[in-house]
Amino acid sequence: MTAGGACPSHETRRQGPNALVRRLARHADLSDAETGLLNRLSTATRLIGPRSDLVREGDDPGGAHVILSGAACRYKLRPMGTRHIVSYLLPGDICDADGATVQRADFSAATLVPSTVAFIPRPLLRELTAMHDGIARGLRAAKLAEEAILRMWLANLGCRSALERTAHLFCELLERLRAVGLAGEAGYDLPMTQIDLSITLGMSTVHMNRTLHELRRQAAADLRGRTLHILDRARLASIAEFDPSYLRPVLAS
Amino acid sequence: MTAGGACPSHETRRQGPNALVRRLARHADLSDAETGLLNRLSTATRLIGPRSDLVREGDDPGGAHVILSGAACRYKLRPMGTRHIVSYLLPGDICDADGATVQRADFSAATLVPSTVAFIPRPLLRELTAMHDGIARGLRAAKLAEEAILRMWLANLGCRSALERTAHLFCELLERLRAVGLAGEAGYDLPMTQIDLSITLGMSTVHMNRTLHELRRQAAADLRGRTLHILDRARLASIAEFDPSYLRPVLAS
DNA sequence: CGAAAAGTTGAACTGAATCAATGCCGGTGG
DNA sequence: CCACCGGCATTGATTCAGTTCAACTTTTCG
Repeated sequence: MTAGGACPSHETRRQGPNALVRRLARHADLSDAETGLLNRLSTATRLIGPRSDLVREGDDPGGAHVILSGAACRYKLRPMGTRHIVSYLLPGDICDADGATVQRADFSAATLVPSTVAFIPRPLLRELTAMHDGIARGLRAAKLAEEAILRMWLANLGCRSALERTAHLFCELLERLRAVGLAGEAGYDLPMTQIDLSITLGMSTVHMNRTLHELRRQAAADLRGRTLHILDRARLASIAEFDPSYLRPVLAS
Repeated sequence: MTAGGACPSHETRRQGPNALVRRLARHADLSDAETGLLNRLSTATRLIGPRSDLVREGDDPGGAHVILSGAACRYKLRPMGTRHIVSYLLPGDICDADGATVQRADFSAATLVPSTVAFIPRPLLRELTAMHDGIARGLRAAKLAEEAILRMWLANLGCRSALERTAHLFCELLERLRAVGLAGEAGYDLPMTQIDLSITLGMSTVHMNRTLHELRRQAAADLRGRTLHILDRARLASIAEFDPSYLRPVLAS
C-alpha cells in the first residue's frame, strides 16, 4: 500500500447498507430516489492510503468528501509543526458538507487508516441539496450533530482529567461506530494510534499510554493492539460522565 | 437591576447601524427590504440582567436569540456543578440560529452582563430564511464563522499554554469587537470577569490572574478593571500565533 | 453602609510533560 | 528466511506548569 496512493473506483464490499445512506437516514426520511442517488454516488469512490491529506488548511475543498470505510480526522497545524486533531470522520461522516459554500478550509483533513472515500464536487452537492429535501435535511442534521460533538470536546478538554477525557472519547466512539454497524457490545476496532489519541485529547503520548493502563486497571476498557475491549460499559460511562443525547439532535417538524 | 429580571421593549440607543445588520451584511449583500426587516426585529427587544439564562440545556430554544448589546455565552454544565464556557456571544451574534430546526439545545446560554436581546420565534425565523436569500446567506456565513471559532478554541485548549491561550482569546475578541465597532486600536471593554475567562480557558482563577499579570509584565496587554488595554498588538499576536483568517469564511459564488 | 462578588497573593502540592532508554512488531530487501 | 529498519508502545526518573488551599484586599451594588 503506497502511502498517499489512490486507485480508482473500488468495489464496495461487506457492510450491506451504505454508510452514508445509513447516516443520513438517521434523522431524515429518504425517498427511494434519494437512497438510490446516494448509493450511486458511493460507487465513484477512491481507496486512499493511510495518513494522506484530503483537504489542506487554506485550500478550496471544492466539494465534500464522504468517508465510506476506514477513518479520517480534521486537524489544525501550528506553525512549529505540532498538530491538533479537532474531529474524527468515521464511515458515513461527511467532511466539508459546506463545500457548497466554503472556499477556504480552516482546517486540514487526512485519513488515519486506508479508507474508501467518495468526493462530491460543489455543483453536484448544490444540486443534491436543492433538489432533494430528504438529503438536505439529513446533511443539516449531520452538521448539527457534528457541532454538538465539537462543543462536547471543548468542554472535555476544558474541564476533565486525562482519564475522564479518554473514557469520554471511547464512549462517544462506541455510540458513533454502533450507529453505522461497526461496533458491538464487546468493543470495536480503534482506527487510530495512541499518538493520534494523545493529540486529540491534548496530552503527551506517554501520559496517554499510562491513562490506557489505568482504564484497564479499573476494568473499564482495554486497548489491545487495534481493538478496544469494553470491559464495563457502565463504569466507563460513569468515569466519563457520558450522556449520549448530544449525539442525536432532535429536529423540529 | 434584579438578577434574571427583564423589562420589555427597550429603546435602541447609540451605535448607529444595528449590530445584527452589521454582522449579516459582512458576508452577504442585504437588500433594503432585508435591512429594514432586521431593523424592525431589533426594536422588539428585551433588556436582560446579568447572568440570566437565555436557553437551558435540554430545553427547546423555540427560536433564535440575537445579542444586540452586552454579551452572553454558551456553556456546558457538568453534573458536579462545574461549568465550561464553549463560546462567547457578542453584539450581532446569534444564539440558536438553528432554532428553526433544533428542538433540544445541547448547551445552555446566559448573559454575562446586562444585555439587549431580540428573540426571533421559530416560525418567523423560518419565514425569514425562506423568503430572504440575503438573510439566509448571512446566517449561514455567521454559522460557519462560529464553527471555525469552535475548532480554533479546541486547538487552543489542546495544545497551547495558559499564556498563549489567553493572548489568543484577547486577539480574537479584538477582531470580533472591532467588526461591530466596539473596539479601537487601544483596546476594548471586556464584558466578562476573570472567573469567566478562567472557565473559558480551562484554568483556575488563580492561574488566570497570574497569567494576566504575565501579559502585563511582557507589555502585551493590560487588563484594568473591565478595560483591556492592548499595549503591543504585534507581541500579543506573536505570543498567540494569531492568524485572523479563520474569523472570515470565504464563500463561493 | 454593608454584604457579596471579584481580584490578589503566597505556599504547598500534584497531574501531566519531558527526557531517555528499551521493547515490540510488521514490512522490506538481501 | 532472516536481518534490519522505522513507527509505535512501554517504562522509569525527573521536572514543571498549573492546581489547591487559605488568607486577605478591593470593588461593586443594592
